[in-house]
Amino acid sequence: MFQLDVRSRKPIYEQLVDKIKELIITQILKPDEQLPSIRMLSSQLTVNPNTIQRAYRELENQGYLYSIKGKGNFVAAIEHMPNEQKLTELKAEIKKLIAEAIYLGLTKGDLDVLFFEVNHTNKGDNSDDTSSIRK
Amino acid sequence: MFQLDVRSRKPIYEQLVDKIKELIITQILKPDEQLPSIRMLSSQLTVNPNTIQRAYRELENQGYLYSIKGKGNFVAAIEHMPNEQKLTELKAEIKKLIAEAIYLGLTKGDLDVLFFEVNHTNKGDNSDDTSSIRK
Amino acid sequence: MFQLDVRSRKPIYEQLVDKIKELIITQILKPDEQLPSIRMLSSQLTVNPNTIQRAYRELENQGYLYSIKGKGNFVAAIEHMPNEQKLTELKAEIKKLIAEAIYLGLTKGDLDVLFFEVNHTNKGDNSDDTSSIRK
Amino acid sequence: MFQLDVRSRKPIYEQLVDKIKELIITQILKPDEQLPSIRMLSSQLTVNPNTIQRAYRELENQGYLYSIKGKGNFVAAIEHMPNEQKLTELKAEIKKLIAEAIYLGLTKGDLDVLFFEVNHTNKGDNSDDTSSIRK
DNA sequence: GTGGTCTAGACCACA
DNA sequence: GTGGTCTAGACCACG
Repeated sequence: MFQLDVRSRKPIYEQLVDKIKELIITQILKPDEQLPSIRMLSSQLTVNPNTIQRAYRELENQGYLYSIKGKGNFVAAIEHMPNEQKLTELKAEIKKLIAEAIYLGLTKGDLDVLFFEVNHTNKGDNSDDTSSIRK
Repeated sequence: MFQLDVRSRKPIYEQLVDKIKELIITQILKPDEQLPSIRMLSSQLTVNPNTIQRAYRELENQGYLYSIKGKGNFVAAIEHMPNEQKLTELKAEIKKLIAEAIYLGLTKGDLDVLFFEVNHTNKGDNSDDTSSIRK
Repeated sequence: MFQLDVRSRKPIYEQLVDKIKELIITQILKPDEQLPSIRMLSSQLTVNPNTIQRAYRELENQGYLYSIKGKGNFVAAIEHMPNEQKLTELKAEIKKLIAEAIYLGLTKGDLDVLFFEVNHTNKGDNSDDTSSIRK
Repeated sequence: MFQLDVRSRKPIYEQLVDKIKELIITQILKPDEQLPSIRMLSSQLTVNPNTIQRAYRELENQGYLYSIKGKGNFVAAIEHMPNEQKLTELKAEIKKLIAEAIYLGLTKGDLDVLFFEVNHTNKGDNSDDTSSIRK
């Protein structure tokens, strides 16, 4: 299900957070859908249960999941997310990265392409059209 | 010269890397210009010299600086940078962040504004055409 | 009858305890009144019977209910409650929370409003003088 | 320094969170003051370092602390706290508890006393007057 | 020295 | 069965 790089500088739990966040953002995981149990993922990925739990807890703190003792972890609806401040941070980060990319030679055309791809990969809130570029 | 936030989760050396990178990108620091010595920065910022050195080393690894033993650290020219791979990474990262921002409610209009700001900021400083720095 | 929030961190049995306690406190459930049977509540709320039982047991331990084998669960009269110690605990807890709220910026005015609301809500329902229920 | 009850239903890390929060609220711990290191507390309380860290991390998430790798954990200034939503929750909780206390026999006089104590224990932001009831 | 991550494995609470 | 807590102990990153 996931590809983890244990030798990476990025902690395993963070890699997990990113992967799962991506699945939620691209709506591959729908709101209220159940995630694999900690123990299942743990054995599938041969990663300690505590590490999986750490990732799930982090996603819960960020508002992407909710957890029910005895039942499992579930995808949170977007409404339950504290997104104002987060958005401001994200915009600043994006601007920084684009500035760096331009310095390294990103052309206006490249940016347009990138911009176009994003619009068509992630098409609003409730698309029947899941013709996404990502598999 | 710099504003460091000791409270931030981001390590100090990383904050330094980001700040210096920003000065280079916005061309406040020009190619082949000399950076302040480790000792000077260290005492100015009241930061451990090791930490400054760590930041300089990191920037050198990323191709933003080159160092000459006994003389100091200098801004690298863009031509000397390994930017193909870096650019690919950056584009992927930017796309990921924009996708996340859209999920959190960023509108098309917001994106246009952000896009405009980036173009405007970078054009103003150094060139009237960023579309052909490379290839 | 009840609204349970499955997404809450709070276990379902605890949510049940709180709701029922509230009904007793606001005297919507009167002393010696019978509560719905475990099976009924269970099927109405689509909650595991064990969970309902757990809540009833908890309320019995706290003195809010008494149960008669083969007949059901009933609201306990206030006289039968061990409230001295409980009151002391509650007062300590309330003081702690108010102190925290003040630290987070609660003003004296806010407190007065809150104070007023409590008095008003409780007076309206059952008595014109709450100052002498006990001792 | 702290009194922990390992047999309590309340997890150790939560007991720690509560104790430390209290020290911060009563301003016994001042902003930017350093907390005991994880390992020191760990050995003093004969509690596993991970458990202490869990408590510190929780306090950081709630905005009461900030942590610097390699340096330690520090008390956060109040300005850095997300207190709007928190305050609303606290007020609701306080009202609930007062209602319960009144049901159990809390008199108006008791409430006045309690109210008075709080005001004089926690006297605004910057008191020279530390004549607090709490030791 | 500090905090951060991860593992192996135990035991408890909830549904 | 699920998640939550805790321990013992190892190793890494930071300053």
